[in-house]
Amino acid sequence: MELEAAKDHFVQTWGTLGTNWGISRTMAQIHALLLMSPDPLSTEEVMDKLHISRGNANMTLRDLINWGLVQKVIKTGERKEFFSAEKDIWEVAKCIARERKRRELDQMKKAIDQLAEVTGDPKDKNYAAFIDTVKSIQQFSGSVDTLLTKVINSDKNWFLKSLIKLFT
Amino acid sequence: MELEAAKDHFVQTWGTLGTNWGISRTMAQIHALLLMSPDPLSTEEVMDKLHISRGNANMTLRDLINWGLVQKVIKTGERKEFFSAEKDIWEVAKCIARERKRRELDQMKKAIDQLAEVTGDPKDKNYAAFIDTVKSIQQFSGSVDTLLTKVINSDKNWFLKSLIKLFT
DNA sequence: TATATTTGTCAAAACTTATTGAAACTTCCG
DNA sequence: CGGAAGTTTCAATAAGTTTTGACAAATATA
Repeated sequence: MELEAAKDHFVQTWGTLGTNWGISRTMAQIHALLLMSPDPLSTEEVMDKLHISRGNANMTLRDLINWGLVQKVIKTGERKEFFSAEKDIWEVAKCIARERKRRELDQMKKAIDQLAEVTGDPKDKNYAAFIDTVKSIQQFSGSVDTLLTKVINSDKNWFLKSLIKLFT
Repeated sequence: MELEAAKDHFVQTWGTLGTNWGISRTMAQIHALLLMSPDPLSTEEVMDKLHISRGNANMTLRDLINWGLVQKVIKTGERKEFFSAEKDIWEVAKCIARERKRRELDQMKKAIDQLAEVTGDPKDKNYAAFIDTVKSIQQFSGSVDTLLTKVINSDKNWFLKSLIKLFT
């Protein structure tokens, strides 16, 4: 395959995968495009390359900036804003993990913590079972939270070292 | 809050959270309902409690069985099929992790492996950058794959022990 | 200040995914 | 076999999500 074709393919593929990851197609595509681009791109260039509307490009770029995956770049002499993506995959992964933790785990913990406060007769079998289930979910999500928080705040070397540790 | 109300609340909450987790609302709700129910429930009971159609209940129950989260139970003397959920949260988590790995990571690895095969002039800066990015994604997803595979096939104690190991 | 260029907003349209409901199928039992 | 009880399928529909595009707001230029 030719390089440009391969890049295109990457952008398409990343877009499809994004949907599996709870990330909108456009968001994943723009990210892929910027990831593959040595130089920052303007909103117009993004629109053109992906055939998307200005509104979409604008909103999605903002989202990407909020996630911390993309940065605004000002070129001297140019009035337009340009955008470039974080190129270090480990940093990218951390960003995504952080966002997904927020959406998926933190929300769940909040909900479960509420449920753990339900009071009832401890002799009631039903109640006991309920509390038991809730408590064990709480405990488990606590562990995952601890782990993820650690990963999200660590560097690549720590991760790789830990990986080795776990297999010895 | 009263116990039944709390259970209801749990079912609703789990349903909402499910959508964040790439699991359909109904699927998450049925799972929650069965998780909270001491006895197996029939299709009809599930339909009634969640106000969903027979078709939906049936298909979703099948999905849950395929995921390994729910089991068919035959009661002697009854013709109907009953369903009960895996109650051990660690097993539940492993099931979900397994499915999500398949959807999210395995597909990505397949796509990336293809891209890594693109050939080009190693002196071309663009090409070098492309390969570099692809290779690092490949390496990273390989590590995550190894880790997840290990977790999915381990028991709870291993997980907790490892957790402690990582913080010492 | 007027004009040109770029960026941001939002209601409506397009698209995607989930759910329904009725019909088809299967199984069990007299 | 005939039909009652239960299960599965799937085209139609509803619900939810993403994307568009025209316009408003902001910012620079003359």
